[in-house]
Amino acid sequence: MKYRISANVIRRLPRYLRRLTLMERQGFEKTSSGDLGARMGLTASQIRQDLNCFGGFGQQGYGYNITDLKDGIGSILGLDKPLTVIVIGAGNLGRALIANFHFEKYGFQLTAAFDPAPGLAGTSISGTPVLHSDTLEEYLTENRVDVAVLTLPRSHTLRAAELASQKGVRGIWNFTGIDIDADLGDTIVENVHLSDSLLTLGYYLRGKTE
Amino acid sequence: MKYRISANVIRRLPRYLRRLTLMERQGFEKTSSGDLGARMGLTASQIRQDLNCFGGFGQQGYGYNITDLKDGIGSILGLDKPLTVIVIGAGNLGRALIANFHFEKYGFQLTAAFDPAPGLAGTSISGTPVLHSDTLEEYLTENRVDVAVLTLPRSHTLRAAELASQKGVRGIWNFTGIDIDADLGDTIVENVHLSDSLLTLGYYLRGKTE
DNA sequence: TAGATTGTTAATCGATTAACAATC
DNA sequence: TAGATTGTTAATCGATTAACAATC
Repeated sequence: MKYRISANVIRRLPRYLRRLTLMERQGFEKTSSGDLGARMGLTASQIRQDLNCFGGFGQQGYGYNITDLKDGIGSILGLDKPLTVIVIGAGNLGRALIANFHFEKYGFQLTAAFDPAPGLAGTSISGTPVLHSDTLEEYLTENRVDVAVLTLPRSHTLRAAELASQKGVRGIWNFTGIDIDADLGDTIVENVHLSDSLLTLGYYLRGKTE
Repeated sequence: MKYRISANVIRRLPRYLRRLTLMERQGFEKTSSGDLGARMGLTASQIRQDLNCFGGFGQQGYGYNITDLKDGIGSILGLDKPLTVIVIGAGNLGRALIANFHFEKYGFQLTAAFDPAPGLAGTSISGTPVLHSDTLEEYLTENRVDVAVLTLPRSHTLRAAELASQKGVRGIWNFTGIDIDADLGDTIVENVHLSDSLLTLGYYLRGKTE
């Protein structure tokens, strides 16, 4: 890649992927920047600019083949090179992700979950084994884990993140609602703040009434 | 408000609120655009620009009083004027939100949850009553509901959104993973796509190896 | 070929950063 | 008062949009 691609573009890629997957399922074979833009609420220009960050997916005078474009974007996002994931904390949210979130669909392989509850260790949730938290460090030593999902109580967040980072986990998907600011070296943190999303919705809702 | 405030600014407000709440809890009384910027990874200029969209919170030569600023931003986000919320679909994710997400902390009041499972109707989750889905329409007729949280199967998404919108629900917080594109009139939809977040993390992780 | 649509360069727009007078 | 820091205007930077030659 010649130059750094902006975060704005990267964050649009999943949306493109989603829309193209839908269109493919609906039986469409081709699209164009104009057509796709109309469906997604983007300008044709922007779509062509975005796609051209990664080289020519289209054909002049024709447009884009949906399957090819979908696969191309999927490949940029790495769907074809799975990373391993563990879930730390099997409470409501952890279980919801284990049971309902299709990690494999997005290029991730969920290998285990960890929880300190005595009753949980040794069980499995939707096929994913739940291990006792005490065995986490050992597990990380013996297994390659690329991403740790944090769905544990706030008070344990930092400790878990540091342990994971030290043991070679390179990505943290953090649902605890507190920001992980600490320097974790090479480890990249993606903080998910559901409250940000709801607060934003609330702002616009209240604005409409006034 | 004289002019329209950009979405970028609005989406930073929850972050300011979070950081200021933390600083207040840590016992700090004052801050400045420079100090706050260093903590949050933003420039002092940007913080002053953002805050001045809403009028002068600061005092020249002094900076900002943390509690005042926090309350001011909280008020802009409407924390002091609660909106009512229901959760539609009490599966894993719905239950996780009901039990763990502090709606009241963000200016929302959770009044009920709905689910079609025979065993659930009549029970309650962390104090929130669970009602049968068949009673949803009647409930919406008789009660003011500002926001509906959608945590039900994908196939039911659009129907639920349309019903809610018709019955006067003005905001939809959609966790189903499919986009709600349909025209719902005045109803504002906030689509939460957890996969977007994970895919973005994956992109950056894979990029570091190559 | 003629029409369509891309890839790409140029123009515009908006957001961020810098600068500085006002003032606590 | 002198120092600090805001509020606000100006400059810069980057992202989006428009335009158009290339070409299928």
